[in-house]
Amino acid sequence: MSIQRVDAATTTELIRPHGCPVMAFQAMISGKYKIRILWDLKDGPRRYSEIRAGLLSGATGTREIAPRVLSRELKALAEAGMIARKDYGLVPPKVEYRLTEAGKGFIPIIAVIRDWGERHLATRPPGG
Amino acid sequence: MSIQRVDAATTTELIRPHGCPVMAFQAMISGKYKIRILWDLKDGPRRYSEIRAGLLSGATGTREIAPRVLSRELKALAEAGMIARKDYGLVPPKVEYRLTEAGKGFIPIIAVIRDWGERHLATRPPGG
DNA sequence: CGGTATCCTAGTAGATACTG
DNA sequence: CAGTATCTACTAGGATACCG
Repeated sequence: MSIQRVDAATTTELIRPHGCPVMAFQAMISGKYKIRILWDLKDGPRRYSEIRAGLLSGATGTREIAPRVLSRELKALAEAGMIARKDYGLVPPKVEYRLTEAGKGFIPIIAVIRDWGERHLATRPPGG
Repeated sequence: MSIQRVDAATTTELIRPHGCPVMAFQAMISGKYKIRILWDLKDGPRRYSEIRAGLLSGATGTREIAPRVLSRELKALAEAGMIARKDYGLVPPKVEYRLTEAGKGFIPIIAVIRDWGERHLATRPPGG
């Protein structure tokens, strides 16, 4: 059949229906930057490059984030209905991402998780 | 150097310190069954095989769960302080897992996530 | 600027066999 | 019973080059 390894990531990675809301949640946040993207957008719309810069500055490590990865996560979040993409149709391009109502409603959930995590999860300061 | 691919999963998979509580949370629940394991344990201690059976019956698909995977997730949850393992030292072996206080405190968080997910996430009934 | 196309590495889950 | 050992398939993430 010569299936040729089409870089599976690019083909499959978006479609994943889940019967359980908790599993759906887990799928929605799966990915290294999704929660941070949502959190960053809580203060208002941001452009692709601004999101990227924000992810670098608050960084987990201070590595580059591959454009491919950011692009994929933004698409998935849009697909999940958490964010909306607005293309201004300009050259050079200008595209903004902002939270949808569902996305805004998720922000308090992140806060709950953060508060609980601070209390119960062993976190180490970067370098500890 | 002949590094030989030592099955990285068996060596690395436990150690992962995170500075951010939300990232720590994400790491803690990462894995296909962790949340469901915690949820299953909310009603009391369970043995390895009982947990396994429970994961099969409520199943996402109705596949087998590899013992290797369950074992790894249980270890990770114990490492994260969410569950405790009790070995009765018998032959044939009897081992029970139960929620720690931190684990018990996580149950309401799951409920919050579930409620939010039901409202805002597109879930499809299995087969839809 | 906002991505896509390719290639690569490492980790995660499954199947199966086997052990104390 | 409660796992470990081994092998394989698939996927997420990173690096880099390039396009409209």
